[in-house]
Amino acid sequence: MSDELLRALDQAGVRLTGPRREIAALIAKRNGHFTAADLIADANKRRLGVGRATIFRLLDLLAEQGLVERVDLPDGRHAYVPCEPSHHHHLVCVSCGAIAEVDDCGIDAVTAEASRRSGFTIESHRLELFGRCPNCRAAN
Amino acid sequence: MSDELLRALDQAGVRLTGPRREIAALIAKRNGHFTAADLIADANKRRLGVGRATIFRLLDLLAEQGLVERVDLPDGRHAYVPCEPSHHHHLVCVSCGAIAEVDDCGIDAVTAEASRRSGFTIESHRLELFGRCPNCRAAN
DNA sequence: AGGAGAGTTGATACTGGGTCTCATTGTGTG
DNA sequence: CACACAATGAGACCCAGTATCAACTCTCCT
Repeated sequence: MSDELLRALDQAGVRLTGPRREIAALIAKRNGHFTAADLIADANKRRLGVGRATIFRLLDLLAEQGLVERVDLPDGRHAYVPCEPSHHHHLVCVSCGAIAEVDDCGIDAVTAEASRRSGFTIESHRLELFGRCPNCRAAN
Repeated sequence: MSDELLRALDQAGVRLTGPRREIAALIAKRNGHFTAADLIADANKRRLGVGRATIFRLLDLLAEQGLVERVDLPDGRHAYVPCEPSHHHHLVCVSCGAIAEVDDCGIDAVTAEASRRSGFTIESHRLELFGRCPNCRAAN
């Protein structure tokens, strides 16, 4: 569960402190995307004494390590998604928040074509897909 | 210049007020992307008496009409890009902020493939490309 | 042209996400 | 085991964006 996050943090050379273990557990317990506010609410509910700043700091750390990724929801809010640290994209269910990871499937051809047409050198891209997961579709 | 924006607003049935004309002129004078804060700073500099709220309201209106689009910069900030009201994507120069528009060039194949693999129904997507424009590349 | 009334405006207060600071605490290393 | 330094939490703070509301102004109708 959260062991994976902690192991990765350990390897990155950061200290495995109590608050970090607790927050990692909260993240592991969630499925799908979550916002910083969600984590803060979780932490308050359980009366862990962790401060807001600590949560934001850990999210930054995890994002740096690629263990978590920021996504911009269609409504403009920011959310985080736990994920593997390789390059890929996310498919977000707009109904329940479930996440699927999609590795590169043809996107390179698109960026190459865009580069050819525009003359720009493309350094990075962001692709987010929004839709409905099979469960939500079945549930209408 | 700003005539185009104003004409489109007129057709959308909104009133062509003084503040709106002034803000439209500010937008037309910019090239590339800009943030709401940029416009507010411009307005202050010229001592136009327009309020922050009015600027945000006009940006909302323009976004509704598809005359402007919100993009999320790699650093997480929000910016706006003036553009044609058809579906397309943006290529943003990370150095000077220049914008190129790219219409669909194969992205549908990518979404279809992602849908097939994940079982999700895809309703919308967001693709943003970041790189360097020919000028900035030439200037090293 | 004139007036009525809905649409628009700006000042201001407010919200919510996120950052900064700093004194205190806890961790990993030697 | 002690020490140096990373990490913490409380709170102040900052910024983008929103809500409110009385005052104003554009447009339409006559």
